[in-house]
Amino acid sequence: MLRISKLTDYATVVLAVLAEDAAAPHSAAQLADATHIALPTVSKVLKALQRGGLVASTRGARGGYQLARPAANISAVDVIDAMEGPVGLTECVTHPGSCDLEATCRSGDAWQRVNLAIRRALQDVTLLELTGRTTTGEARAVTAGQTAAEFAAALRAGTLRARTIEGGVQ
Amino acid sequence: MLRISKLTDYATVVLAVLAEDAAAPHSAAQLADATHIALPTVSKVLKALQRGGLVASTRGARGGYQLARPAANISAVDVIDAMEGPVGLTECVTHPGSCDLEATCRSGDAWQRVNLAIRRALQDVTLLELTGRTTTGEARAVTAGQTAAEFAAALRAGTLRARTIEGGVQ
DNA sequence: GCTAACAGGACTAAACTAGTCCTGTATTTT
DNA sequence: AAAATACAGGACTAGTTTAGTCCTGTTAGC
Ligand code: SF4
Ligand code: SF4
Repeated sequence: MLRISKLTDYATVVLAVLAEDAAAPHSAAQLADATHIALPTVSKVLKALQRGGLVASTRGARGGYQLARPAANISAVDVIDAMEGPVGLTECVTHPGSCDLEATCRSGDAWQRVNLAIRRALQDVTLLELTGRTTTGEARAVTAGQTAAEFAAALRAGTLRARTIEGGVQ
Repeated sequence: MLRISKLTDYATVVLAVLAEDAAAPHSAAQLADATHIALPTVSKVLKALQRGGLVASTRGARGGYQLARPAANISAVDVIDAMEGPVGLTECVTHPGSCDLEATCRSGDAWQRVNLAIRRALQDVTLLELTGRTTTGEARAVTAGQTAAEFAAALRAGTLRARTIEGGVQ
C-alpha cells in the first residue's frame, strides 16, 4: 500500500489552514473547527508539528499556533519527518545493521537509491502545493525541472554517489 | 516513516534470486536457503507473487517457481502492488469517498499528484536494479531521463491532467 | 503408491495507529 | 489575585496491521 499515516495527512490539512492566514496565531480549537477534525486529534498533530519545528506556539490566552517559516519553505518531507520520523522504505535504510539479511542481500543498495529519490521528490512538494492552490508560475516549473534532473541522477547514480548526496542533503 | 512492508522487501530479495537463474524453476526450500529467509515466510511471499502474476509456479516433484516475465519487465511497483495492493498514500487515493474530510479538504488533489509521481518513479525501477547489478548503459539513462521529465510534468500538471495520466497508465 | 512441491487459508503474537483524556504550566484579561 | 485561555506532556485504550507459523489439501513426477 505504501501509505502515509492518517495523522500525517491531517497535519497537511491543518498546516494548509495555518498557511492561509499566516499572520495571526490559531488555537487548536479554531483549527479543529476549520478542518472538521476532532479537537484532541488536532491537538496531538499540532504538538508533533511543534516538536518538529514546523509550527511555533504561543501559550496563554490569545495564544495558538502559527507556521514557523514561510509555507513555500515547508515541504512534504518535513511534514512526514515531523509526524512519523524520517522516510525509510526498508529496515536497512532506517536502522542500518538491524536486518539479518544485510550481509547477503543485494537489494539493499537499490532500495537506498529509491528511498533517496522519493525523498527528493517529496522535498519538492511544498505547503503551497498542499494547500490546493496550484502554482503554475515559471519559478515553479523551474524547480520542478531541476528536481526531475536530480531525480534521474539519483536513480542512475551508484550507491557511493547516492550516499554522498544523502549525506549532503539530509 | 513511509516504509514498505518487510514481506515486500523479502519479495524483491527472492525475486532477485529467481532473476539470477531464470531458466530453471526453484523450489521454495531452495529459495529459503539462498536468501536466508525462513521457509514458511518465503512460501507466503511466493504465493502472493504468484497471485500477482509475477512468478509462475509448477507443482509436483521437480516443480517450483520462476519469473513469469523477463526481469527487465518487472518493476518495483509491480512487486508492491502484488504484495500490499496498489500504492495509495492517502485514504482518498485508495478508497475515494471514504474520508469524512473529502468535502472540505484541499490537500487531496496534491496527494493524488504526489502519489502518481511516486508510482511512476517506482515504475522505472526494474528487477534488474533490484538485483544489485547496476545497469549503467545508455538505454537505462534514457529511460531515467524520460521518467524524470514525466515526473516533472506530473508534479506541475493540474488535477485533471494528473487524473488523465493516471487513468491511462494505471 | 510414494514423495516432492505448490495452494489456500487459519491462527497467533507483537507492533503500530488513531483517538481520547488527564494533569500541569504559561499568559492574558478582569 | 483570580479566572479564563491555551499549549505541553504523557498515559491509556481499542482496533488494526504485520510477521510469522502451521495445517490440510492438491498436483505432478518417479
Ligand atoms: S533491503 Fe535487504 S538488507 Fe535491507 S532490510 Fe531489506 S532484506 Fe534487509
Ligand atoms: S487528503 Fe484530505 S480527503 Fe484525502 S484522505 Fe487526507 S484528509 Fe481525506
